[in-house]
Amino acid sequence: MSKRKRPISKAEAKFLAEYDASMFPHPSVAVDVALVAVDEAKLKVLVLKRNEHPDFGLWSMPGGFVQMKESLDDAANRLLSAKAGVSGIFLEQLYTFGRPDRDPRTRVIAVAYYALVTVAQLKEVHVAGNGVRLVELRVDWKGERGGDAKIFDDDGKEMPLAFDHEEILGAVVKRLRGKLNYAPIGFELLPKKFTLRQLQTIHETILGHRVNKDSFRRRMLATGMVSATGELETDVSHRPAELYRFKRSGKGRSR
Amino acid sequence: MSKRKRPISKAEAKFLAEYDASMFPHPSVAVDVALVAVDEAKLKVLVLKRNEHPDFGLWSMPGGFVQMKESLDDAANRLLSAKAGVSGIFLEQLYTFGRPDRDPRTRVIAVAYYALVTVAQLKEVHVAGNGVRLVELRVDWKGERGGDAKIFDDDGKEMPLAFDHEEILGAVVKRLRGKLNYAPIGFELLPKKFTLRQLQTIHETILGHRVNKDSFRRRMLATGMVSATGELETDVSHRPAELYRFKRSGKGRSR
DNA sequence: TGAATAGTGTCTATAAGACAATATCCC
DNA sequence: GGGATATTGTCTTATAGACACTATTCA
Repeated sequence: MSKRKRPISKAEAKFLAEYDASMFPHPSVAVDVALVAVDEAKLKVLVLKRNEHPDFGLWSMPGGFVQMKESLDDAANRLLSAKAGVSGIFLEQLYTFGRPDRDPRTRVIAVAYYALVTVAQLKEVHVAGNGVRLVELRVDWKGERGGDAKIFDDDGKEMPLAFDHEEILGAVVKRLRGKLNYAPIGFELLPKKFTLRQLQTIHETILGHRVNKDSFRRRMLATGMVSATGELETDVSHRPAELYRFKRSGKGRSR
Repeated sequence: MSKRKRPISKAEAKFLAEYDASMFPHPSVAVDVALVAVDEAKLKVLVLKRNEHPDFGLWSMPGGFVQMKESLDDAANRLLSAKAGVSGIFLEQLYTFGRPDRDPRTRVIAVAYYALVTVAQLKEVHVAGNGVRLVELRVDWKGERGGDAKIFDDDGKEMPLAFDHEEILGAVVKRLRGKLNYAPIGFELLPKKFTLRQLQTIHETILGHRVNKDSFRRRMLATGMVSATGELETDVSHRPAELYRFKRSGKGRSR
C-alpha cells in the first residue's frame, strides 16, 4: 500500500551501510499455497507427492522458500505458476505458521496462502501425472469451529499429508466458510456464466450443509452481485435455468 | 495443534543431519504487536519512540525478531511482557507483511499481532515516561473498507509512524471491526463487571459509528454471553445501570 | 423538582424459512 | 404425458430500528 517516503539522514545512511543481517541466525521463510476448486459438489485441493526428505512420499501443498527480493504475494504467484501452471486467479494470504518444530530440517516459518480456481481452468493443466493430484478435501467439524482437514483419493482412501498441512488446510476451510457470506468468493469457483443452482452448490459444498433454496436465491439477487444474461442453460433433462453473470459492482458486503 | 508424529527413516535422518540452512540467504522475521485499548470512547494504541536507526525518532509498535526456538505466539507474548509489561491478555495473529523494501536495513518480514487490554491493566504499567505512549488511533474510512491508520497525541497532532506501521494499524482496525459482531472481543477491553452502556461504547468506538441502543441490548442479551450480576454501578449522576459479567458459555457465534 | 440515563413495551420493516403453485425443458 | 427442476408467490417467524413511556439516581 504506502511506499517508503521519508528522507534518509546521513546518520541513518551510515547505520544502514554497516548493518549486517547475518549477525544472528535467521529462520527460513516459506510460502505454501492451497489451490482449491469445487468439482461435483466436492471440495478439491491440489497436492504434490514429495520426492525428497523430509516427509518423503507424503503429500503436500505447493510451497517454496521466499526469495530475498520478492514480496510474499509474488512468491505465492510464482509457486502457482511453476507448480500448478495457473496464474491470474484469486489469491489471498491466510495465516502464518511458525511452530519451531513444524519442519525437522530447520526452523521454517510458513506463510500460508489459498487460491481459488475453476475446475475447467485447472484441467487445462496437466494434473494427475507426475505426482500432482487434485484430491478431495474434507473436515469432520461443522460451521466455523475449525480443526484439521484430511485429503482422500478417488477411492475414498485417506492420503497422508506432510508437515502441518492438515492444520493449514483446516484453516483454509475455516476461512472459506467464514468469508463466503460477505465476500464474492463463490464466483471464483465457477465459469463466467452460471446458474443460481450451481452457485448454491458451491456454497453448500464449502459450508458443508444444505442451504434454503428460496432465501439463497433472494439473498444473491439482493446483493446486486449477479445479473441475468437472458440465456438459458442447455443439455439438461429438465427445465433449463437462466444463466447469470458476476457483476463486480454490487453493494459490497451484504451483512 | 497437531504435533509431529511420523517415524523418521534412516535416509531421512541422514538427509536432516547434512542439511545446511545457511546455503541460501534468509530474510529476518520480526513480530510486531499492536496493543489496543479503548479509553473514553477513543481507540488507543501503545507506541514506542524509536531511539535507533532506521526511522530514528518516529513511533512504532513494540516489535522484535523471532528467536530460533520460540513460536510466533511466544515471541509476541515475550514482546508484550518486555515492552509493555502486560501478559495473559487477548492476543491474535493478524497478517504477515513482507514487501521487500518495508525495512531499509535488510529484508524483514513482519508477522503482525494485535492484543486487547483494559485501560486499567495498562495503567498499572508505567506508560508515558521514556518514550512509551498510549495514543489515539484513527482511520478516515468507514466500515470495513480498509486503509491506513494514523496516530495522534493528546493535542490532536498527528505523530509519524515508522516503517509500514500505518498500514499494519489500518489492518488492525479493519480486523477489529469485522470480528466485533461475532466474536467476544468487546469484553477484553472492559473490566470484569461492566454495564451494557459501557459495552455499547466499546462497540461504537471500534466501529466508528453509533449503534441502536435497543437492538444492541437485545442482541447482547440474546447471545447468552453476558449475565446480570444483580449489582448496580455507583457514583453516577443518573439512574445506575446494572452490572453484567462476561459468560464464556454463550451460544458461540451469533450470526 | 429537574436533569440524565436505565430499562421496558410496542409497532413496523426487513429477511429467512417453509410450502404451494405454476412453468418449461428432455425423454 | 411423465419426470425433473426452475421460478414465482404467499405465509410465518425472527430480528433490527424507531419511538414512547416509566424508573431511579444525584444535584
